[in-house]
Amino acid sequence: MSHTADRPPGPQSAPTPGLAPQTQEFLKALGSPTRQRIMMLFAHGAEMSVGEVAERVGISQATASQQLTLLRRGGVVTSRRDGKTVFYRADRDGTLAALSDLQSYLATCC
Amino acid sequence: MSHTADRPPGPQSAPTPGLAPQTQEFLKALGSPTRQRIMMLFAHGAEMSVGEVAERVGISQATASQQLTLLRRGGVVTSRRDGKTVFYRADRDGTLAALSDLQSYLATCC
DNA sequence: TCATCATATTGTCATTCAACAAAACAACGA
DNA sequence: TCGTTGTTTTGTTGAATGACAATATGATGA
Repeated sequence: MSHTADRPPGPQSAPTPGLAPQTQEFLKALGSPTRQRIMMLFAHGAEMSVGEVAERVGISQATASQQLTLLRRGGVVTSRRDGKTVFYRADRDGTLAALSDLQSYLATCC
Repeated sequence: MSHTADRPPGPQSAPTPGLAPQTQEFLKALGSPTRQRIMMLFAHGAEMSVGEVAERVGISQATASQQLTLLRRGGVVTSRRDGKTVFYRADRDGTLAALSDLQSYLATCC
């Protein structure tokens, strides 16, 4: 039967009993090798400007700004402005929240 | 140009081991909404065939097979063959290992 | 105000990715 | 053996992503 065509355009909007949307963003943010490399720079609580991140990772300033925005959206880093410079650092609360959510999900399947 | 490069990794080669390659694969595997949805199916220790995953998520059987392969590569699920059918389920060890690695990294920056 | 520095945004292009259909592969039963 | 069933692999295509240069925005100091 070729009645397969009736695909509901709107997904049944699963109640998502699993991961919170914020956690999904977190995973997506860390799913990129470049962003993983950026994240490594913030170990030991280091605080860094956009330009410094760009230089250390070896990407353009514009790209660094973009990727840092994605990381911030995922709750991985926070930013602080001091004059013309914007400093980024690891977001302790956001990260731990995502980790916690991830763990609680894993508790239901492992 | 025989020189190592104009890429000084930093005078202080960070003793930070960073994330294990396996953990990076883990994050990449979970960085996709579709794969996140697939993973939700395996809550409560459920075991499912490729065809059943395809049907529940609403993707073709071939796509399901591909995505499940990526999830397995990331240590998120394991597979078991029973006759013609291949059953997938959450990989407890792989997942906990990645989680542990992630946590230990986060301990260095948060 | 203007000039300058640091960051953010815009526009564009090359690469990657997710999805499908079709074909190949694997395991069983008749 | 052959045919059937379930899974994997192989192209292929449209969409998303990552990167850059160029430009715009914001902040400070002369």
